[in-house]
Amino acid sequence: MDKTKKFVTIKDVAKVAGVSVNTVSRALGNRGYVRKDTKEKVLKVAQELGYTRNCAATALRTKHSGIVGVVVVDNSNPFYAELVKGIESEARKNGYSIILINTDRSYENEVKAIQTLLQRRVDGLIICAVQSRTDDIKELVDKKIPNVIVGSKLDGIKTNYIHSDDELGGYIAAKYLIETGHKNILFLNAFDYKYAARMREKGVRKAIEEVGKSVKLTVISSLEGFENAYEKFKQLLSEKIAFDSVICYNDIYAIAVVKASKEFGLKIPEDFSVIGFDDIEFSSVVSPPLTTVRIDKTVLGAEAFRALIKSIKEDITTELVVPVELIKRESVKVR
Amino acid sequence: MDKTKKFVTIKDVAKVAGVSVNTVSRALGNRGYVRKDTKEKVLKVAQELGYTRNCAATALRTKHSGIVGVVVVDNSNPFYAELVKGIESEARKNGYSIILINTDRSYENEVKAIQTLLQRRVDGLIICAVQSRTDDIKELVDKKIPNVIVGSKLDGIKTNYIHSDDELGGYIAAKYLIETGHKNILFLNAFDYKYAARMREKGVRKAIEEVGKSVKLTVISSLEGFENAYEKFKQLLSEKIAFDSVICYNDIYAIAVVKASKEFGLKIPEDFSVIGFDDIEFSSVVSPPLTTVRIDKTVLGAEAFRALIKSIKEDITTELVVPVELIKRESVKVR
DNA sequence: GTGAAAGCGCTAACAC
DNA sequence: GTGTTAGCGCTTTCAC
Repeated sequence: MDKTKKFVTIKDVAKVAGVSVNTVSRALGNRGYVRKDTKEKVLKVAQELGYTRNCAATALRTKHSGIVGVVVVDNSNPFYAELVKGIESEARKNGYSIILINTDRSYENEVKAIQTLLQRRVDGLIICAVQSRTDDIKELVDKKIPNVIVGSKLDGIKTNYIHSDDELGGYIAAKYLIETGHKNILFLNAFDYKYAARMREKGVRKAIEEVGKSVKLTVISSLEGFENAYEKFKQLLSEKIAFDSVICYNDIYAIAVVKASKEFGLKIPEDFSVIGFDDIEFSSVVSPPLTTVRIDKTVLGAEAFRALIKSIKEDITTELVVPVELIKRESVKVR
Repeated sequence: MDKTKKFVTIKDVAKVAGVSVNTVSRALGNRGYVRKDTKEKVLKVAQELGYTRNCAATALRTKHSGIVGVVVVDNSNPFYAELVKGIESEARKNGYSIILINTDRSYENEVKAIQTLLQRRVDGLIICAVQSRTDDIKELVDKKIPNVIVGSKLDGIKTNYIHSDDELGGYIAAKYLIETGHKNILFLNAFDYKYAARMREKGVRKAIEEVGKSVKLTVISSLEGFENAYEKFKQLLSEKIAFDSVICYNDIYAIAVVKASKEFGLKIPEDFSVIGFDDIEFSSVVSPPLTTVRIDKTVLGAEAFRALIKSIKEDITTELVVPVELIKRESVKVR
């Protein structure tokens, strides 16, 4: 560890360029009045000396870090991976950086993540809330820290929300199954403390209610993750529960269903149909390719960032519902 | 935007606690001499006032930001997604945060990413280099900024490297095919400016040379991404090139091969065998489940972080080769 | 053990 | 148009 001075400062630049630090600051920041040739000289000297701005100092002075905090459950989950990609890309375009923190589905970790991000004085936060508890988000909102919640709406908390049209998604999925002659739908849902789980179920029920008692619905709730969905579905199969189609809370569950079915010698869509949710990249590549309710996760991310910036710069509150789309592939039997 | 003072400072805490800022600083930082009851009082007041440390100020003063920069090609690619997860998790355990930047395979973006990270005065960088050019990394190393390169070794640049045992991986893949009676291997490789591509090919060739002229190898180089691999492999199929097995640079290509084969009515492993590389999560779930050379990406990430910390704190240079393992599933025909 | 004072690198008033 | 000065919030000598 050499303790030699590592970075050139504006003071160094000022000395060499023969001007004051202030002038350097304005020249470098394209701000205030600087004569054209003075500016050019400063820029040239800065370049030659290898000047690299110190954002920590700027942040301290301006109370503006140019960093946004991104809190997700698990960045390796394809849904969040693409979401983060959308956020990062939009942030970068706007001169911001992102600090990424995973919560691993733990509320305690979410609390810590927010705390960390506040200490780092991020300009705002984009959060995919774990939703098992929401006090931390409430507190954040009360503190008036700019934030946007992605993928859910939280009861009694007024803030920026970006999420997909989950109710419509559930509705079009169920409706499609009904239209293609399915009579006995199994809905594999997540924990119902999740907003999306409640809304998707609501949409599914709506579609079924529209056709009266002719279609039966069974809801299995509280699934979480691939392994859990896989095990639970295998159990359902071994219990010989009757259904001719299954709607899954997300594509991960749908892939678990496909895998379990293969092991039971069941064929999709011959033996039953499957619809997923999200349209993660691999949905088109599994066999059979999954019919699914597509969410544009990159757009979701980009919109989340834009909403955050609006909240930071103009104090505008956004609630945006991103449209969904049914992608018809081969996991649904069309009669 | 209210311009009211948002955060409590140590000065505020000092005033209320009736001590000097210095004492507060030491009490909060568990550093220097503070009497036990003074410390308790300070902590209590800080708590009551809702004090949140300002890392920007600390960073400015101590030249230590507690942030590491992570530069990857694309965080939504499953390989990088898991790698980032490993880095983030280990960083968090050690009180660090990560700033994540994607390069989208562009050298210019890599240059910009590094520049941004330096401005933010990260304590170090973890980089998955695009490798098409390496001057930027060279410069970084010359500047003595702590860094670790993941997934490759760069010619003539002495720094910290963490990568998988690519040559061995190529070797065991080819050897397994040979042992199972394959005589005509097709190797779908990436651009050979990539270290891993060169090493994997070297390993493959080594295994084949060991058995003399009895096994034929065809190498198709310069593939990049799913779509490209998919198109190129379809073209190979339509050209009716002869082979009884294919080794893919990564699982993404292997999945592309599986998809293209299905469209040509070809069955894996009956018509030919396929081996992938990486063992991304979906490899076990595609049909047929992929035989692949497993890399523990989370470990790769965690080790990268540890190497970075060693470099920062003790100025120790690490070069770690993470072992690989052949995962035998069903995409290889065992005679 | 605790406090006073200086200063990290930068920007924002305010002179001139 | 440019320079001087103060200070963002914190840590670090150095007295006492």
